This record gives sequence, C-alpha cells and structure tokens, in this order.
Amino acid sequence: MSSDEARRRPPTAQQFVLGELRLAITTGRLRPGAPIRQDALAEELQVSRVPLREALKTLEGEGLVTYKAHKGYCVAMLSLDDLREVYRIRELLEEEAVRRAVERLTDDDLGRLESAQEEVERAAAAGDVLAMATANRLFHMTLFDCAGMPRLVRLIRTLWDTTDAYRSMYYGDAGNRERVVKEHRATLDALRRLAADEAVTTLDIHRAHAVAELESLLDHPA
Amino acid sequence: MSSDEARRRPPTAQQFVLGELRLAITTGRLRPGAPIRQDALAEELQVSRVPLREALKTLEGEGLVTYKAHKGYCVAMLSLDDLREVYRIRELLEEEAVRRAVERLTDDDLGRLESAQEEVERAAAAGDVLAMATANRLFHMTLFDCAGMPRLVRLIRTLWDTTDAYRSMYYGDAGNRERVVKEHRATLDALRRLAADEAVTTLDIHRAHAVAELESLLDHPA
DNA sequence: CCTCCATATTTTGGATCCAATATTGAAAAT
DNA sequence: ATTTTCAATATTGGATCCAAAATATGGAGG
Repeated sequence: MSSDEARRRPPTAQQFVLGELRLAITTGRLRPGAPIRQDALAEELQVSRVPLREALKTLEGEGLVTYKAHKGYCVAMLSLDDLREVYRIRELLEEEAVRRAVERLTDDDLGRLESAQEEVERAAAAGDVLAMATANRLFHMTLFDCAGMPRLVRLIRTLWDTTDAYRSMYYGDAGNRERVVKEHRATLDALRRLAADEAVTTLDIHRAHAVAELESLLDHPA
Repeated sequence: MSSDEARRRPPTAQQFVLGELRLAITTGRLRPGAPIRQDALAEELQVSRVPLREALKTLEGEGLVTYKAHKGYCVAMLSLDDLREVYRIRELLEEEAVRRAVERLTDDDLGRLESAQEEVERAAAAGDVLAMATANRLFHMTLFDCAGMPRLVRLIRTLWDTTDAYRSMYYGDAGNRERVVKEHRATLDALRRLAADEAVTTLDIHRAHAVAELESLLDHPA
C-alpha cells in the first residue's frame, strides 16, 4: 500500500486514481504489458470502476496505457522503435523549448534551476531512485517552462510520461545517477552564459545516454 | 466513396459518441467556448452519460475540450497565442515527418497522394466544406504516414484536431480552397522529385497561409 | 490425442440511481 | 438600492446493477 497518507486527497476520485496509477506505473508496481483488471484495482483503491475508467482514458491519451474495445487496458509496453521515436520527437521539441527559454531566461529562472539541480544532487548522493526521477523531471520542466509555450511543454511532459515506466530502472544504477548530475551541470553552465547552441548540445548528449541505457534495459527485461 | 450515411456504428457507444462530438465540433455545431451539458447531449445521442464522459476525457487529452472538476467540460477556445504555438509545433513535427517520408517514398505512396489530391480538387470545385476538410486531412496524413513514425503522426493528428473547430470557417472561403489546391500541387511536384527541402518549404508556406487566415477569423468571431 | 463446438465464467461496456458540489434566485438585513 | 444569506435547483461525480462481449472450460466426435 502507498504509505504517504499525508498528502491531501484530490477533490475527485478520478484524480486520486490518476495519481495512484501514475505512481504505480512509474515505480514499476504495474509492469509494462501487464493487463489492468478494473475490478481488482477499483477495490484496491476503494473506488468504483467509473472513476477508474475515466482515469484510464486520460492515461490512454498520454500513451501510458493501451486500450482495445472489449479487451481492456494494459500498461503500455515500448518497443525499441517506439523508444527511439519518442526520443527523436523529444529532441525536436526540447530544442525548440530550450532555444525559446534561453531568449527569455531571467535570474529568477536560473535560481530555480540551480535549486532544482541541488535537489537532483542530493537524491543522487542518497541513491533515492524515486526522488531522483522527481527532481530530474523538475529540473528539465523548470527549464522548458521558461519557454512560455505551455502546449509545447505539455507535449514534452506527455512524452516523458511515456517512458516513466522505465525510468526507475535507469536511476537504479549509481553510474547513471552520477552522469546525470554532471550533464546537468554542463547544461546549467551553458544556460548561465545564454549559450543556446551549447545548451541544446549538452541536452542532446544527455538524452542520447539515456536512450542508449534504456535500449539495453529493454533488451534484457528484469 | 465517403459520405455513405450507412456508416457502421462503432462497436462501443463511447467510440460512437467520440465521432459525433468530433463532427459537432469541427462543423461548428458546438461552438468554441460553449459549455457541454452532459445530460442534454447524452439524451440527444441516445446514450447514457457514462460513455459520453469517457469520450469527453479522450477529447480532453487531445485538447479539443477543457475540463474543470465539478464544473464540467467546454469546447476548447484557442487564443491567438495558442494558435501560433500549435502551428509552430506542427512546423517542427511535420518537417521531420516529411523528410523521413521522402526518404522512404514509394510509387504506391505517390499514387495514394495523387488520388487524395484528386478528392481535394473535387471537393474544392464543389464547394463542399466538410469534404474539403476531410480530403485535405487525408492528403497530409497519407504523406505523414509514409514516415513510418506512428507516434509522430499521432501527435500531429492531435494538433490538427485542436484547430478543427475553426477549419470549417476556413474552407468556407472559395479563395482559400483554391489556394490550398495549388499549394498541394506544388507539394506533390516536389515529392515526385524527392526534393525534401522544397517539399518542406511548400508545406511551411501552406501552413503560414492557414494560420494567417485563422488569425483574422479568431479576431472577428462569427 | 487433438479438434471443434457448446456452455460457463470472467471481464468489460453501459444504464440508472443517488450523492456531492456548484449555481441560481429570492428574501432579509444594512 | 445594495449586499448577504440561505434555500431551491441544476449539474457533475460516483456507486451499483445489468447487458454484452470475450475468454476459459469441458465434453463429444473424429
């Protein structure tokens, strides 16, 4: 069961379920490819199937689960081709976001990025996989948000969600965590100097490392 | 081939409702900004509110409607900033799709594109706004599909959906229809010669014309 | 032993009913 | 006349129940 009962429960059951499902998928409690039994899940979450199904529809739209009429939902499973495609699209969209962000970057933004990075380093040192994923995401999204293109950021976020099921495996490795920290530092350095090209390049490399690692993970499922 | 009123009803009510809602929004029967009364709509479509709500969740994920807890759904209304952002993202993604498509283009693909274009010209000549929108979409999606990147195409399709509510206004003008026909011919010409750069350029211009027209439509709502 | 078909069980899809929240309108107080 | 309060109403959110479809089961026939 999820231990943290301190966080306030969302105003609707579907939103609560949505959060729980995301967590279950990203932490690997629901494995890619696993079918989702509505009845069992609904009972476990103490809600009826109606809000559960609406949450699943949302996740379907985000590509986190797949759906077939009269067959039901499954946690999405990425093929190697899918993975490469997602990362290629991210490359295109994130480049745009970074370039726009650099144009409008304020000292305040830089401050937020630096504190996000501090959080990443803390989590990396502590070996806290979940915190690492959260902090890393915050770092990147903080940057993208600076672009002032909310729809673009929403798309990027959705693409990130797609591979979230595999992210926990990725951060399980200490070497990966350490490299992420270094690559963020390089990005931050470029951003401080408003060097857009360099920032884009460092992030491309960052991404390439991640996709290479994930590819090997996909070949040898745990 | 299309326009058969005896189209088979989808295997689930939510899919049926989804299609009807898309149609209602793209044809303007549901105006941008209009709140969606679930009870009335459900009765009109002869279904209960459950499948209606699931269809709305799907549309929310695609950005066609907005949702606020306990307040309900509205047909999404695009600001000028939104419109420009959507078209900028399309520019990025469609360029990728076209370049990949050119690399893999077969004679068969070209044949499909040409027949799609014939359909566009027929609809343009007949002044059939709905057929025009459908055929135009088919033309572009046929091209994008050639890229062999299903997720990319899915994203592009979603972005198209976002502005569908305004497309019917756009094709109401005979000059717009005529220009679309010419621009498609230019694109086809470039594709036949596998001239990727040129194809990208013609499509960029095509898009720029559309966004310019839509911008004026957004300023002077009917 | 395998295949095929009929049947039982499981699981999803949808309709109805009830609860919770938001909105509206009218009456009362300033 | 304006604002506030509170009840009445409309609308959304969710639970339960039933229907439809898919899957599993088991037996008859080859």
